[in-house]
Amino acid sequence: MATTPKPESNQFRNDVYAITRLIPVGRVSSYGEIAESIGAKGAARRVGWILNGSFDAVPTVPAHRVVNRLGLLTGRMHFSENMPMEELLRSEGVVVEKERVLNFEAVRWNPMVECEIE
DNA sequence: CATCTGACCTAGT
DNA sequence: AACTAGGCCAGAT
Repeated sequence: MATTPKPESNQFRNDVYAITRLIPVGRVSSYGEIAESIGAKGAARRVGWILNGSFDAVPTVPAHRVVNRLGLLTGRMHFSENMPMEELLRSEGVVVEKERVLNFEAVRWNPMVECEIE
């Protein structure tokens, strides 16, 4: 039942989840790039909000691989205390130092460039 | 119903 | 170069 999902929002959310799940292990992406890749340039904020509901999404969405443009783990406060973003990223081979991803440019993953989604 | 905030980014001054 | 303002849109108060 239902749920009366709003088609547009649902679409947007679906795209965000899809892109986020496409991020390879050991790589990270940024909200703005994801937003832009789904055709919502400037809607980076929405992406963050959508990812906030990604915890309930199935399969699991690697939201920890999504950071802001500066490589800062801005969303770390929203993760479980038992599973902090830094820990998850480190376990995947990403070096994190104080809320920031080192070599961010190197581990950065562009949805449109790498996957050419259009 | 009005107002503000929010896992952000770009552009203008 | 630093700061301000605007944009995106939906949830929360």
